[in-house]
Amino acid sequence: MKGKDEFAFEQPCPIRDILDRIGDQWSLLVLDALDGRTRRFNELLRDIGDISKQMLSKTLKRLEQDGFVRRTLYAQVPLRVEYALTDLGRSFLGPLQGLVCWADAHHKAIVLARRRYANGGDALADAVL
Amino acid sequence: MKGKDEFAFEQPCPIRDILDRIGDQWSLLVLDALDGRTRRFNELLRDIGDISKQMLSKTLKRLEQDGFVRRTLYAQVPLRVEYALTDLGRSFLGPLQGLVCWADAHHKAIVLARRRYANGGDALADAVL
DNA sequence: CGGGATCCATCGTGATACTG
DNA sequence: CAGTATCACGATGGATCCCG
Repeated sequence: MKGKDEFAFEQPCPIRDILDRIGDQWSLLVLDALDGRTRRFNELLRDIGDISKQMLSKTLKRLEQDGFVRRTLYAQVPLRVEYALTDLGRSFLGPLQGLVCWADAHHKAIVLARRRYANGGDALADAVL
Repeated sequence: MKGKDEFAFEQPCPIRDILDRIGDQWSLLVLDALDGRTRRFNELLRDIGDISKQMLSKTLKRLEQDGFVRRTLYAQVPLRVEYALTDLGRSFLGPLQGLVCWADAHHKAIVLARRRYANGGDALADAVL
């Protein structure tokens, strides 16, 4: 009843799963960084820039668990690991793109709404009295 | 208020803004509950079920700030407040739908990937040596 | 190089009580 | 009815050290 759904039998809404993945700070950045090319751990670290090793590690592991990313280990010295999108991961980029487009198209409206609100948006919010 | 309640405008990439909204536990549920109809505070509370008053309040305020939801106050007794989607809010439901469809279509694949991973997906993950 | 383990600060969220 | 204030706790994420 707290936070996560405990109904282990049948997921009432699959969307919750997805939301958990895209909701976190980093999954989308990682997915994007892997779009079209294979990357190593430290490459991702540098590509994304402000992610910590721990979070990158956790995020990658979760994405791998869910089948979005494939991890390939080369047992050489020094160690070498490569990450790449799976078909599932790639297919996810599609609907995601819709969201990105929407964000681009309406970002100004949102910023405006915030400014209006900050300046006492009451002039708009009440009215009915 | 600890000074942390300031408005965080100016996100580098617009998608971040959106992600913050859909990332949290409740915004989408509220948006969905408001889809097509106007609702009062306590109605939303009951509709959604497992949300607390505090979180509903915060979520609504944030959605209002961002221009997704319009709050209308009727100064009668007892107090009466109605919430409704704005055009911006409604338009957001579109791209979201794409995500929901994807989730429905691929949820089984994800569950399968998790099970495989749990059973030692290593047999699949390494291979290259 | 690619992480895991640990410590710690902050945030999100629920519960409860209180206000108008 | 429609919130807000306060407290408490667990999850989240950064920093650092450590190991194969």
